[in-house]
Amino acid sequence: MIDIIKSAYQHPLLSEEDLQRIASAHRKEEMEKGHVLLGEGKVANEYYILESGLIRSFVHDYDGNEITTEFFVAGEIVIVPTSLFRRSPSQETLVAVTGSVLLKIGFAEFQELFHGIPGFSEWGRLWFTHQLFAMKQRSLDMITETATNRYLKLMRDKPQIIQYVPLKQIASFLGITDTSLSRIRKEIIP
Amino acid sequence: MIDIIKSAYQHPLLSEEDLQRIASAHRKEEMEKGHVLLGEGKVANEYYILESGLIRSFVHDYDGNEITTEFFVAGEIVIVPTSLFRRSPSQETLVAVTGSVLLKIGFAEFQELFHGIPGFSEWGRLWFTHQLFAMKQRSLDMITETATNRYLKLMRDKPQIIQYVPLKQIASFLGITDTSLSRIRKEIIP
DNA sequence: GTCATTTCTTGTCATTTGGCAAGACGATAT
DNA sequence: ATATCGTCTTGCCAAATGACAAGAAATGAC
Repeated sequence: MIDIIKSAYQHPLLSEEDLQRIASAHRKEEMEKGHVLLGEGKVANEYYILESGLIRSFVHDYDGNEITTEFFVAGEIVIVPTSLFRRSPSQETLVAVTGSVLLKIGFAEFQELFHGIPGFSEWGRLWFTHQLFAMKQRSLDMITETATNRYLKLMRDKPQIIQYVPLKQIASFLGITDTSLSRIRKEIIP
Repeated sequence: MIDIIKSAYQHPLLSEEDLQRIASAHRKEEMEKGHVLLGEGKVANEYYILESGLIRSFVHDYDGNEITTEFFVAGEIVIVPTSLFRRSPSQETLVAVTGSVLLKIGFAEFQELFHGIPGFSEWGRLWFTHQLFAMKQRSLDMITETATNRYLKLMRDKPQIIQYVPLKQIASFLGITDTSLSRIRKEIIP
């Protein structure tokens, strides 16, 4: 478990002791495919490090269709920041696409670490910075890249997804219909 | 100046003294239309609170076209987080659309406040949370909303922009061509 | 194994948007 | 006043994508 912790919380200011303390604030949790980690309208009280498996988050649009907002793969932080940090009801639902193993940490425990370990708050700020960058890049890609390229990028970055996730859910993440995605795949593969 | 500071750094944990200390870390700076606050490839060493005026950020796509990534209006934090916090060259350029007045704070001064004032680091985390939410919303809008609706939203949220910014720059922010935007405006206005 | 359900593909046609180019309009400099 | 430059609009046609529907394939329940 400590290995996963070390790879997730990488920062020069974090000592071995810091990491031990951080690790002991986490609890291992396993769940089967389909389990809902956070339901729409609930307030998040924890976040997770994904040790193995695949997690998906989605929202509903005005017509009630599911729009996939994120795929979380092993090593990533599984979190709905707005709900956790503003203590507000989540618009997003978190659900396990496959059986998964996660390390869970509660909000209170996180707070303690954030204010008690300078390296941890630095890590936190860098994590946010990275997330912001990734989200901005995603917006930019929606503008500058064709649907085909967005699909190719996703395949390159998170190939696991193609294996386990229905086309429709991938399509909504890419901003197209499953029909279009089907045609795009036809163009690409041969 | 203290008023702007107070409205920008709102958090229950921040006392009057804290705000005074924060305020004194800022310096007022005025600049004329067209001034570049941060050039592509430079490392940001500060961020700003926009007191009045309008700032735009943009990147270049693979063809060298400018893509507007953000419009900053009065009261907002003008910043390129990745460059400032990772001390890395900025992909984005910050430029004044109109003459502007800003409150500037350096990276070192920010660091001191961030680690010296608990309420300030809490404020920082909430700011990041809000930014993340806004960026995610933007991605979602690019997927779920029509170009027309995206334009209407922008008009509603930041009407100042329409007045000062060329159509082409607004169009690239919305992910369409200036031609399309021109047609959309034609549909809307009458 | 069989049935039912979901997922994926494919066809047809409509809509949106882009690429390109011409012309109108407006601001500014001389 | 004229010339010039950037901005905005508009027309024409092409490309990408969506909506809808039918059928094939895969998956899961019993």
